[in-house]
Amino acid sequence: MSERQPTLRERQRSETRRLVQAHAVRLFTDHGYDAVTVADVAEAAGVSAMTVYRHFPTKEDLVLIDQPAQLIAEQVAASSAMQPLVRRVGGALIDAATALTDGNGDEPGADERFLLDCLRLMVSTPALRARHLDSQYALQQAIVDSLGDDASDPDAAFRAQAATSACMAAMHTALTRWAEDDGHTKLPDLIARALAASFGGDAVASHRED
Amino acid sequence: MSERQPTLRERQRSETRRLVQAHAVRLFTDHGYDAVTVADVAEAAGVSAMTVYRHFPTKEDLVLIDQPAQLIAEQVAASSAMQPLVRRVGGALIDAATALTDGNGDEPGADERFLLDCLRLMVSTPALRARHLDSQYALQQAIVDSLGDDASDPDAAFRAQAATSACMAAMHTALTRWAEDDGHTKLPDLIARALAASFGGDAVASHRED
DNA sequence: ACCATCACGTTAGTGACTAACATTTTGAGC
DNA sequence: GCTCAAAATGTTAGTCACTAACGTGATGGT
Repeated sequence: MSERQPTLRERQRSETRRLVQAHAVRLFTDHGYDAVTVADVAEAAGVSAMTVYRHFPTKEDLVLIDQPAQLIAEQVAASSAMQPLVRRVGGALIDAATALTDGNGDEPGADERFLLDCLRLMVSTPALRARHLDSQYALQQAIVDSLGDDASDPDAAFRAQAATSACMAAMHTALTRWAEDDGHTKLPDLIARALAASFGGDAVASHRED
Repeated sequence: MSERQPTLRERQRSETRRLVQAHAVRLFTDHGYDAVTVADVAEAAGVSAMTVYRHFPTKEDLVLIDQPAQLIAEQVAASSAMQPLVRRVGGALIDAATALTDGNGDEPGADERFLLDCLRLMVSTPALRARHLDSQYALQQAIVDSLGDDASDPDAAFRAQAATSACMAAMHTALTRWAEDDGHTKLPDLIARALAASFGGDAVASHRED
């Protein structure tokens, strides 16, 4: 509670942002993404349509959540280069999910509940699903870069792309299931199971970091 | 050459469709997807903008190619249920790619060249890439359905989703590489290599259908 | 207290896409 | 060949996402 955003302006700005996003997700969930216009969201939040676009570049960005790309990429870069690719990437994904959904015992908190609402919209709405898949694709590129394999070998780069994309796909399956289960199942466990189903149990079993 | 579309109307319709699409891909490639309006495409093809929308529901559909979902799904359904999931799906993907890029020795034909142009646009343009990833996601659902596992076991369904999505991701990597290589490398080989990099060489090695 | 900056509002515009209606062209029966 | 229903296309008007330009009031450092 010490280093709060100092200036009042920044606090108000992030507050309106949060407000707009909250109203947007609620309206989208209640009436459907396509049936709600940006003007509707603006009116519900008590701002002008232009303000919505100042905070969110597109209507889709009202729902899309920032993937912790930085966190995952660092975890991948820190992993041992001796391990097989899918274990390096898969382990990093599990660790990142653990870090994200950490402090909760069984019931998700308010933040996590909002995240689940967004995820459900992303899975069910075609336009949002497409954008979400593409943002995962961007994250994939970041992970491949952080793998640190020499760029001189195009074949190694291809293998890194293939293995990473497969891991991301498994994680996406876990994410979808997590949203369907309303967050009741632990996300890291779901990811581990998805990875095991894809690459075999031995590829991820010995990951425990005790 | 025997069972041509009988009626003249249908021939003309598919001909204008082909014409519009050809002009669209050419203009998009030359000037960029975002810089070309649907009105531009219509004018280049000598039709009205409304006619473009009659043939293609959205601007993006001018570039997106129909994935042979039916073919792949049938091949998956016909595969032995005894094999591991990734081998069943991966094998079907390789077979489908083989069937698609069949008759060419080294140089791609006109159809394949057009397909490569579309693919390059899909990879480089964010909006098209997103839609393409989502259409692959739809194909994934079709494959999972055709796997024929009992719907009574939700855990088995989850594993099928995870394994299939990972295979699709590997194939997408191969497809991207194929477009980058301008079709010089054989697509089935690329898919096999991507699958091997993800799941290990033994998961796909013994697939040769001599 | 002064003033540059920032958040927000307003307006006008572009472009993707839809709905409704008019027009022409094709195909099938007579 | 003629007629008529259906299909393909054109035209117009409209909605909505999104952008650019400009104005206004509040904020915060000096």
